[in-house]
Amino acid sequence: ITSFNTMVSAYAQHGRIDDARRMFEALPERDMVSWNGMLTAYAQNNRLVEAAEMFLREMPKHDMVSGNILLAAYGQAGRVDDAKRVFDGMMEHNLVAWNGVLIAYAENARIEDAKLVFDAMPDSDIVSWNVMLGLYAQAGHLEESESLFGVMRQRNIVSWTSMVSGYAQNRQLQQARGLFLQMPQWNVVTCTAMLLAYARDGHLDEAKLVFDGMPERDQAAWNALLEAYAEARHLDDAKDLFDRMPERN
RNA sequence: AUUCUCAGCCGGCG
Repeated sequence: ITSFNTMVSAYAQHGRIDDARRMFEALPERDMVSWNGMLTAYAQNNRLVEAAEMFLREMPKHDMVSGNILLAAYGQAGRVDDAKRVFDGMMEHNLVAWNGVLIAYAENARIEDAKLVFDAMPDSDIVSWNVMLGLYAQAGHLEESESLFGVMRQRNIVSWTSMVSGYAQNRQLQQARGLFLQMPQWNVVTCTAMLLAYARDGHLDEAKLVFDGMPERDQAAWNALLEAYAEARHLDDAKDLFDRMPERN
């Protein structure tokens, strides 16, 4: 059964829902992992109707993971109120469920509601804090994110990157730079955020330096620099970069 | 890696 479940998720990850479903149908018996795996297959491939249908009508029972899957799916689709309804219908809530509603509000820029949830949560972890921090930063409430960042018990690379990215979005290049240089580690995501901060401010040379110093480069990193060149009409640089891209899209 | 939550670019869909 574990092998079947593995196959269901594997298909789902590649967007092959119908194959996932066939595998699911072929299961001699189904446990919660099978059901939740199939539910995830729908949820993560934007098949909300099927997901809801499965959750409400097909599943013999739900556990906390099932609710969390549907909740997150509604949140990502911008259907915050449906997400909240799922949350309210759950028998019990673990931290993932709480973070799930929090994220649903955050993704849809419902600052007040997010804050209410954040304050009401029985426990919070670094994910909860990062979500609030990121929400404030994206909304341009940098003072709020700075103060959260300042009082957090721990910070991870996501916390740092959210701040850098918030500064970048709000055109605070020097703040972004200062924080970037203080970071304990960098990864490709952090560097792309910083690259973009430079680029948005017209510092293409600095953006290029960040790019060259990156530990590894993924498609997003290449695209970011390419876009920056294109935007600034550095077409020769853009062309050179384009020709050096390992994979084009 | 059998199922759920957080950060970066572009595009698609609504």
